[in-house]
Amino acid sequence: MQHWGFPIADDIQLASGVSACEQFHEKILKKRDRLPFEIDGVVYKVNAFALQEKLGFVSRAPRFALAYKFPAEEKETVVEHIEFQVGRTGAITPVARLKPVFVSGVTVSNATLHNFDELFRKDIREGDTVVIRRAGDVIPEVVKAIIEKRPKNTRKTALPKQCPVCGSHLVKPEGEAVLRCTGGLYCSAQLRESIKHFATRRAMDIDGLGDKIVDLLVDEKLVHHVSDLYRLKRAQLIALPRFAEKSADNLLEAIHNSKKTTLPRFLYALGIREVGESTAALLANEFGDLPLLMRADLERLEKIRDVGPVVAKHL
DNA sequence: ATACTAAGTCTGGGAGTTTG
DNA sequence: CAAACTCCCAGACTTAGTAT
Repeated sequence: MQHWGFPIADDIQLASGVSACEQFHEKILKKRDRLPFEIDGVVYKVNAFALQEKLGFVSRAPRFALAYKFPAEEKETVVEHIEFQVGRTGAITPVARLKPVFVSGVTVSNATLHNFDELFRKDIREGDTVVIRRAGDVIPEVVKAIIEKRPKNTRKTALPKQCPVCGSHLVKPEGEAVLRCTGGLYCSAQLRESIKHFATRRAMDIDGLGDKIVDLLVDEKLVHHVSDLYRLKRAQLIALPRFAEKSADNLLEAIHNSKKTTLPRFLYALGIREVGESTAALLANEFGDLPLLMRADLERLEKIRDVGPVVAKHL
């Protein structure tokens, strides 16, 4: 790239061994404030292209490069509220609503607590003063509660007894960490989230079908299942708030266009538990078309590499 | 039993499009 | 023309499932 005249970073160095890498990391950290641009760490890469190729990629990342970040800026704030969100698979996720604080360039007012094991481990309570940071300089994270600053009469956060959205009972299977709503598509949160997942770019790619539109379609009872998307009428859409001819036509066209998709994307879009992009691709590869896949029995599915008994059963 | 990978969930800011 | 909305980007963390 350099020979071709591209500007490249000055601070690159060939290093051998762990300690040389660590020294480089330290060197750049010292220099950080004097750089004419912002950085959040350094990247170690395997130098030889042949080895890079050999190592290749896994779904989300190259196996020949590793980011080594600088410590994140930490701030204190107050947990005003702990809410429970319901995901598309019914997973109940506790989320801290925070008194907004400015950290690493943005105002943070929400942070996930992941699950109840996590929450109990850290013992985060409403009213607590907490330390937060942006993990990887991106995702807000509650590091810990500051016990000395805990007001009197706070209460340990309690496990919800029923789904906060649909009231169905919740289950937490032995050995699993995630608490789940059993409502299925009866639960409007699960319905909404499954439709949003169906529409995303890497699934059916329905352009313009975002958060708010899905909420609207579900609230107006126009959609009870993803298949209902394909029965929407122009007049129904135009009757909705913030919908005019242009937006109605755009949405209908996007829905229509989504029919022209590929098998792996369709499988992924269905949102079957444990069937993400990789597994969907693998299945499409194995079966070639949908009718063949649908005729497969448990035994056949389990024989496929990387498909175990659990995934087979979900399928 | 351990290693590895995939899945699933989460957040804020800015650009671009459409409505009212 | 402001407000509302989508889309895209940045990526962490934890759990769960399969292979070895």
